[in-house]
Amino acid sequence: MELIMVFKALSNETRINILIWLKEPRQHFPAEELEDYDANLGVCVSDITKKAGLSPSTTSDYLSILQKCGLIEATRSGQWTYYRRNERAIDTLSKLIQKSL
Amino acid sequence: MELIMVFKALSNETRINILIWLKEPRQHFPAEELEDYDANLGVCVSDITKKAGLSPSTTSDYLSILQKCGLIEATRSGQWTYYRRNERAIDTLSKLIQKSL
DNA sequence: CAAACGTATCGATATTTTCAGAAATCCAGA
DNA sequence: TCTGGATTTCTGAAAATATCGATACGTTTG
Repeated sequence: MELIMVFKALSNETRINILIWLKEPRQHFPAEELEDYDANLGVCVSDITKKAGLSPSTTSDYLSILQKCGLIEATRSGQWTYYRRNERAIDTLSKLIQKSL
Repeated sequence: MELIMVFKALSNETRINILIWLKEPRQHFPAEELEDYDANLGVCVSDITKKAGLSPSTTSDYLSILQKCGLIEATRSGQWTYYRRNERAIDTLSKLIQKSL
């Protein structure tokens, strides 16, 4: 886990929010707004894009940044890409900060 | 505590290192390298500058960034400025990450 | 197969960050 | 008070980041 990369990823309000939204998808993405959702796979890019109010390209970038540093995971299913939190990594991060910072 | 500001501050290797060095000053700044040290006040800028291998201006900038987001505190004594960790703030941060992230 | 759709990537530009050197400030000592 | 050392602030160039629109790619569907 590249601590610097993680901190850079978290240095942006929207990216932090994405992480928080994905913690409780049903809570942050009302059912009528959820174009597509799978409790196991996560939330698809277009729903996150709508919620974030950014362009699809920016949102996709952000998701990829969060994914590259391990905080979220992706599953492609047909034309959809679902993103979900990587709880294990987030926990590791939390412990790492607590221990070595 | 502005989480974004804190993450920005921590998005830099040297700044993270400064925080770690200040955790155990005696360990990271060998006595013969410590130009000036006070266990209560912390380590002075010139010692941190030497250790970081950066210019005094950059080091001063970095310290001020860490200070503005509350991670370290400063005490001016004569011509020296001593910096030390703000353990309370660091602990708050750690808990905040654990809880809300 | 062609059009439509979800997503990713690319290219461009505006903004921010990095880091140094110069200049300014502040304090101590001759 | 003059000189020098410690630190900060200012200025600026280079690098990195933010963010968009256009484009490309794979998938679904008519």
